[in-house]
Amino acid sequence: MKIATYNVNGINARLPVLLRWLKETAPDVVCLQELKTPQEKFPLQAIVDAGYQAIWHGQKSWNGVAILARDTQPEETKRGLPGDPEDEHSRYIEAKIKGIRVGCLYLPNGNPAPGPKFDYKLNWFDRFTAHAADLLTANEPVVLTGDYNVIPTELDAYKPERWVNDALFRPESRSAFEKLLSQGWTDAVRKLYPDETIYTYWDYFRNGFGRNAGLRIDHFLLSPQLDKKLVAAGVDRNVRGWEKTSDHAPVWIELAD
DNA sequence: ATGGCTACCATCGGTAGA
Repeated sequence: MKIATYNVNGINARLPVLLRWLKETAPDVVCLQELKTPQEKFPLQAIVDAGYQAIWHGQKSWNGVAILARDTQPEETKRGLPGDPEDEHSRYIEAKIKGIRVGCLYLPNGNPAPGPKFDYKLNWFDRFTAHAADLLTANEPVVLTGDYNVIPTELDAYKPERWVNDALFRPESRSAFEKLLSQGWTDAVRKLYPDETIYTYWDYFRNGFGRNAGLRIDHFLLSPQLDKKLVAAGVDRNVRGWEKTSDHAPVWIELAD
């Protein structure tokens, strides 16, 4: 089973790119972030025509997450992150697909830091970590994937010294990620490629992609049951070079059946 | 320290992204 995550940065602006990528790589499950569309403007027909069924949580202008599954309906288990009824952001959706629990997340950016947006990020991270712990106690195969907006280590940024005061790389963000991992999750891409420079995002500014000035911020966290089944992982870098493309590239893993 | 680019919403600039 191939599972992918892709921060599309506007699903309607990006539809040709998304459909081309789906056709060329045919993942079984796709988690999307930054739909940037209200619920009713999700391009469902185009997704269905591409062979996928979908659940999504939209929001006007910002955020928005979706889970697509090829030839099967994702069975929704959660919409919105538990722990704060006041939180209106569409940043988490979860489904069961062929026996696997799939959580799709768009963790807040948090800049500028310090400040209220950074506080929101850390609070959201705490709530997410609590939910992740709950998922682990069920002893099920679980994957938590999406845009974590965290640069885990210096290996994951083209010039780490430039990012020390940024919400993506501040010690609070990195230690929150480490604390999450320490529950027993595996960072799938890093496990298979412990020493390689791997990026999933490149700035639109200053020809970031051309200079390979990137970050690794889109991650796959696997529960122990799935860690054992991990056989491959990668980034579809070429998609970042297409016309009218997102600033993120799709990331994927492959699990043994 | 700033700005560079792209999207959305609603104009022709503001907000957000990372």
